[in-house]
Parts: sequence; structure tokens; C-alpha cells
Amino acid sequence: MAESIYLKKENKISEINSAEQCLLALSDQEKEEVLKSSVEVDFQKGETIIKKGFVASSIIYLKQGLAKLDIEIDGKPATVGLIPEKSFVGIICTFANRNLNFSSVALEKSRVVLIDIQVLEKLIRQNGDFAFLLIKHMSWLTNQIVHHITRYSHKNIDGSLSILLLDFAAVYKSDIFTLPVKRKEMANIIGYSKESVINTLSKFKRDGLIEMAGREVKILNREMMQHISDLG
Amino acid sequence: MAESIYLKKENKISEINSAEQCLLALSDQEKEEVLKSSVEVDFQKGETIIKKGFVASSIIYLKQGLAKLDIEIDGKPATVGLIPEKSFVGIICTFANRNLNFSSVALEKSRVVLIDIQVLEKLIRQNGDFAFLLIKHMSWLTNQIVHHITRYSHKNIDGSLSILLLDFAAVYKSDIFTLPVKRKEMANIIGYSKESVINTLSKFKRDGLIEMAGREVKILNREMMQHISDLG
DNA sequence: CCTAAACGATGTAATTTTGCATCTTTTTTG
DNA sequence: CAAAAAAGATGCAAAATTACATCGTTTAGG
Repeated sequence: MAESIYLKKENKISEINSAEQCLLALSDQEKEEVLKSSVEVDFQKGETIIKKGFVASSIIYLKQGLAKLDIEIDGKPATVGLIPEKSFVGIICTFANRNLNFSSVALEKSRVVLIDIQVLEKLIRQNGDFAFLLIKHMSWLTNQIVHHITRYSHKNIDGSLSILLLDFAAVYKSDIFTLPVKRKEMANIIGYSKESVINTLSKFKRDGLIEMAGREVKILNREMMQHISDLG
Repeated sequence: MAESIYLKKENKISEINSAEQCLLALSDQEKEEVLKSSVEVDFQKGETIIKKGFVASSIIYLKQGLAKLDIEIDGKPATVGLIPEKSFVGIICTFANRNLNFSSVALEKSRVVLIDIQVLEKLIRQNGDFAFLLIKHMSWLTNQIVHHITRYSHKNIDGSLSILLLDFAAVYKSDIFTLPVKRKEMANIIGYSKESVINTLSKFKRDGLIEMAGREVKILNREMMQHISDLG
């Protein structure tokens, strides 16, 4: 009996790592409200989903596809991270600023749901369970992002690039994939120069870690790659 | 008339950059509840406020002093940022994980308020205005942190170190201050080696940017410093 | 109060990363 | 379809960063 209470408590603070879980707290009527105020939009690979400076009138949910989140550091673009499907795009920032200070570009053909921010605000105010789940989710997300950015930035280029390649493999759920970004964009993600990315990819190829032709990548030695990302 | 509505709307999404603003949404009774469930604790400079791996039973509010927030990257410590007084310590992560995955150390004599997480959870559920303000605040905070970390990591050491020194000056609201951290810790914050920090500080001294003796720092040329942090 | 340990400074060598020049390949566009 | 533009490779020199060794100074603990 005591144990069941303990488990219940445990569950209360457990991770909310999927955006969809938040919606479970909504009543049928509330779900309907969200649906009604939402619009689905498709983006081609390379299209801009949100642009820095625009007014935040929607929360953006990436239903299908892949996107990246960019910010500007003293005028130069820096990529904060990849947004996998079934997650919010920049939700961590959207509530704070009326004018968005980040951009997002589709890296694959993507389908996006625009949810009216006013409706979401109303639901947060009226449905406490939803609000709490959202807070937990945002908390989890921030945690992920902070760890991720910091991990990239405290590594040498071999380590950073290994992490990035493994990240892509995770997104595509396969060790064979097509890079959705150019070398320069990879450089922006990990914070190194374009040339360093190119050179290191060549080195990985020479060392038999990967096979590569253009943007086609095959990870040959996942263990070694993991090892490099840990130690680098 | 139309304009006043516009202003009202504008205000709804305006920034919540102070933790205290969140509490304004609480009723007197709710405030009382928070107070009752809270404990104030003092920490000496260098003392650990929270330790990675511990169970999150409280949200930590830094009432007075200065702290830093650390995470671990593949076993090595990395500092995510400085926590100025009158802000939450790690609130962005605390809701997500039962077991904390960050640590915090007091950099100055500090006074901390521990707020029971269950009470806060209850208030989020029952008070929609509070929940929304908290979401906005967390959103703003995450935004700050992400920009800040990324800014450090996309700069050369001159740039990073200038940012850090200006950060300290902002914390102490003066261009003359005593560094609350050792060189190695500064290195952990900006993601460079201890030696690089030491060498660059010496260079700044030689170049007449700063005066320095031990941990006493005086910024002599703030404009140039700003310039270096922008361009580096 | 003294000793050992940690911190900080400096110089140098080794390593890493960048920037440039050049060339090939791929993509875009008229 | 061809020309132009952008992306990707490669090698090399320059610049930035780290790592190591050493030494003076400060701090912490017995």
C-alpha cells in the first residue's frame, strides 16, 4: 500500500518527453477547440517555417519531417539544434517574446500544425493538468537542449562531428542516411568551420569509420564513433 | 479604444524576466501557502546548494548572493551559467526529472528559499494565471540561457572571456569587482582551457583593457571589451 | 605557524583549427 | 542544354589553442 503511493508520487514527476502527452490532459471539448484553431501547413525541404522578427501568433508543432532551429549571434547564424518530428518548434521561446528571436527551416518535406497561441494560453489558464504537463515537457526539453548544446561546445571537432552524425542516425533511425544539410550548416551546428567539417569527414572516411559519397552517409563503426564522441 | 485593446494584447505576451513577477498572480492565501512550505537556508561561498543525483523535492529560489549551475558532460564538469540573485536555480530542469542532473554551487554567501515542489505543482494546477506567468518566465529564461551558451561557444577565447568579464561586471553592477571563481572555473564556463584563460587575461592586462591583481578586476576599456565580445 | 597542496603566471613546443588558394563536382538558372 | 554559381575536396601556411614544464604565490589543514 505504501509502495503504491510511492509509485504514484514517482509517476507525478516522471519525464514528459513527448509533446503529444501534454494533449492527453485536455478534455474532448478542449481538443476540439485546439483542432478548430489549428491550421496544417506543408513545407518543402529548405523552406523557412518561421523567421526571426515575426510576431508569434502560433505555437508550431512539427507533425512530420525534420527542421532546424537557428538563432543569431552578433549577426552570424548559429544553429541551436535539430527538431525531430512530433515535437514543438521553439516552444521554449515562443511564449516569452512577442517578436520571435529565432528562425526555423525545414530540412525535409515537413507538415506543420500551427496552434493559435491565444487558444493555448486560454487552455493553460483553465486546465491545470494541461498546464502542469506542459511545464514538465518544456522543462524536459530545455534540459535536453542545454545538455546537447553544451556537449557540442565542450568537444573537439572529432567529438562534435561524431555526435552530430549519430544524431542524424537517430533521427533517421538508421546508420545509412542522406545528410539533410550542407557542410557549412553542419559547421554552424557544431560551431566549427566548414573546412574543419570537410577535413574531419574525410578523415573519418580514411579511418573506416564511415562511408560517404556526397551527402550519402553510412556509419560503419558505431562503437568507435560513440567512443570518439565520449572522449573528444 | 482600438489602441487600448492592442496594448492590452501586447502586454499579454510581454516578457516575464523576473521570477518575482510570477508570484504576483497568487492570492494572499496562496502566497501564505508558499511561505508556509518554504524554508530559507544560508550557504557560504563555495558550498554546494544542490548536487546532481539528488531527488528534486524543492524548487530553489536564490534570494541573495550568486551561484553557478553545473552539468556533467561525459564525466567532465561544464558550467551552464551564472545564477544572479532573485532568480530560480535550475527551475528549467527541476520539473522534468525526479533525479536532478545538474549541480549548483554558491559563488558568494547566499540565501536560498526552498519551495516545496508539491505545493508549487498544486498552485500551477489550481491557478491558471500563475501557471501562465510561470510558463512565460521559463520560456524567457530558456531563451536567455540558449542564447548565452551559444554565444560563448561560437566565439574565440578573446570574445568568450570578454563576455564573461562583462557578465561579472553586470552581476556586481560595477566595473570593479572580485572574481568569485578560479581560473579553472572560468575555463569551464567558456569552454576553454585553464591556461588559455590565464594567458588571455594577461594579454588583456598588457593591452590596457583591464587591471588585475589576483582575483581583483577593474575593467578599464569597456567599449573595446564590448567590441571584442561582438566580433570575436 | 608551518608544510603541503592548490592556484596562478610564463614560456615553449605540440596540436588543433582556421583561412586561403585551387580544383573538381554538383546544382541552379536562364 | 550550357554557363554560372554554389558546394565539396585537398593541401598548405598561418593562427589559435592546448599541453607540459617550471616557478612564485596563495590557501588550507594539521
